[in-house]
Amino acid sequence: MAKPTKLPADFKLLLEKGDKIYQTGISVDCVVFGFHENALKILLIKVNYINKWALPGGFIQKDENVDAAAYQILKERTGINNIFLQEFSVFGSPHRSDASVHQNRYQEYGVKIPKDNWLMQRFITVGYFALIDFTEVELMQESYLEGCNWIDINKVGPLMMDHENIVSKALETLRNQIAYTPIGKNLLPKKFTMPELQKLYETILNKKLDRRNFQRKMIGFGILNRLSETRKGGAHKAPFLYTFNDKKYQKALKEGLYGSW
Amino acid sequence: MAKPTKLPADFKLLLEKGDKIYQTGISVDCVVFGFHENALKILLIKVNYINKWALPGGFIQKDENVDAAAYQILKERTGINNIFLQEFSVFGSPHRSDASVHQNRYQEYGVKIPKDNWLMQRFITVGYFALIDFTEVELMQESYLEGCNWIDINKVGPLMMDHENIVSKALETLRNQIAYTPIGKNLLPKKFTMPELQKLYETILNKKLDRRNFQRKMIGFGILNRLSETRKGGAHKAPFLYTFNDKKYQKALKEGLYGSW
DNA sequence: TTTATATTGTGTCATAGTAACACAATGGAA
DNA sequence: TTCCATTGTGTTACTATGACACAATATAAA
Repeated sequence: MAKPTKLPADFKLLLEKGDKIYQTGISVDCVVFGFHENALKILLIKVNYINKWALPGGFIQKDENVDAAAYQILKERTGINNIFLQEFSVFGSPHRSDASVHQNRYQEYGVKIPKDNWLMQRFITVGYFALIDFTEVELMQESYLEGCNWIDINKVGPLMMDHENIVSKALETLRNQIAYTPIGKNLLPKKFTMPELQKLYETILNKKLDRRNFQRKMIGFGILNRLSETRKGGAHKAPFLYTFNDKKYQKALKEGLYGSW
Repeated sequence: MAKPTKLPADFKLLLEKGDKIYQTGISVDCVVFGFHENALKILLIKVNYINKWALPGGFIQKDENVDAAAYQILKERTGINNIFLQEFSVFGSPHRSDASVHQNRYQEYGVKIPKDNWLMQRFITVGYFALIDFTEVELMQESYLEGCNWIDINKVGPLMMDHENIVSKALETLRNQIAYTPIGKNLLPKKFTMPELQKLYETILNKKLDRRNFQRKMIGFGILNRLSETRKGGAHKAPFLYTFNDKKYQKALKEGLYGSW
C-alpha cells in the first residue's frame, strides 16, 4: 500500500476546524471485548507511525452525548449498531496524553502542528467498555494508516500512552461486574453451550471453575433456556444448546444476581 | 448581608481568564455523604440567584489531575484533607449544562456574559462521591452568595440542572459498593457502637436489618476491634464501642468482602 | 461392527453462610 | 426498688457452595 504524501482532507479538517466541531481537551476510548476460540480478546488499532497498538477512540462533537460518541466510534470500527457499552472510568492525569502522537501522525505528511493547536493540549479521556458478539463483527479497515485487529487479552503488548492502564481498569471492572451482573448475552452468539459459557467465565475470571457447580449456579439464575438441540461435532457426548431468556436477563441486569443485603 | 454591587475580582478573573486557567467544557461535581443523627446527609450549596440547591463543584486546572480538582473543591468546602473520594460516573448529555446559571450569577453584578465566553458552552461533568466523618467537618461559608449545608438524603428538594440525577447515581453506586466493600470508616467517628454502624447500613440500604445477624456478619468480616469501653447515656444497657482495625480494613478495601467467584 | 476416548448430564454429601427467632443482662427513668 | 428500653449472646432451620462419582453418548480408532 503506497503511502500518500498529501494530507488527506479529513486530517486537514480535524487539525484546522476540530476545535469548532469537537469538545476540546476531552476524548473517549473504548475497550471492546469479544470472545473467540476460547479466548477473551480486545479490539486494538495499529498505529503505524509509532509502531504501537492503541484503543479505538475519538472525540465528542459539541452537541453530542458522550455515550453517543462512544457508540459512533464503535459503529465505525465494527459496523455493529446495538452494542453493550458502559462508561467505567475517567482518566484524568495531566500527563496522560501525549501530543507527540498527533505530531507524528501529521509529520507523515510533512505537516507540523502548531503548538497552540487544539490537538496539542492535555486531554482527559472517558473510558468505555463494550461487550460484543465476535461472530457479528466485520472489522473496518478503512484507513490506510491504521489496521484494526482482535488481540488476545493475555497477549496485549505495549500500548500507546496510558492505554494499558485503561485496559487493566476495564478488565477489572468486567471482573467485578460478572459477580453481580449477568454476562454472556453480549459476548456469545445467540445459541451456545454450557461449556462455552463456562469457558467465557473462566477466561474473564482467569480461574478454573467446577463444571457441575457452574451449571447448577447458572441454571439457578433462571436466565437460560435450554433448547432440545445439541451441538454435535466433537468426539464425545453432544452438549445441549442454550439461549438467554431475554425477559429474565433484562430483569437480572437491573436487579443483579445476588440480592445479598 | 448586603449585596455587593461591584463584580468581585475572582469572578472577573473566572470570566475573562478562566479558559486560560481551566480545562474548558469539563467540570467536576461532588456528592459528599456524611452521617449524623441517624441520617445520611449530603453537602449542598445554596445558589441564591436561582433559589435552588446544587452540588459543590468546580473546574479542572489545565495541569491538574481530575482527582486533584475534586479534592481541592472538597477541601475548600469542608476543610478536610484526607477525604475518601471516588469517581463514579460521567454526565455527558449535551443539554445537561445550563448557561443561564452563569448568566444569572453575573447578572447580579450587572454583567452580561458574552455568548462566546467559555462559560457559555456545553459542559461535561465528572461525578465524584465522598465519604466523610461528619464530626470532623467545619463548613466553610466563605462566599456571600452561597451557603453550604448538610441535607438529609431523603429531604433533598429540586436541585440545579441535572444534579438530582447525579445524586441518584451516587447513592446507587454507594449501595452497590456496600455489598462488597467495607463502609463506615470514613463515615463514622473513630469510636462507634454496633447499633450506630447498623443504622448507617440501614440508612444507606434503606431497609431494616436484623440486629443479631448484622452483628455476626460484621464481626465475621474481622475488620472491627471491640473496646472494653461502653457508650453510656441511654436508659438501657450500654453498648460496646468499636474501632476499625486499620490493617484489616485496608486489606478488605483492596480484596473486597466476598470472595465469591 | 465393535471398542475406545473424550466430554457431557446428573446427583450426593459435607460445610459455610443466612434468616428467623428468644432470653438474659443492664443503664437510667419512674 | 421497680420498670423499661435496648444490648449481648445462642439456637435452629434453610439455602448456597465446594468437592466429588458415575452413567450416557458422539465420534474416532480398531
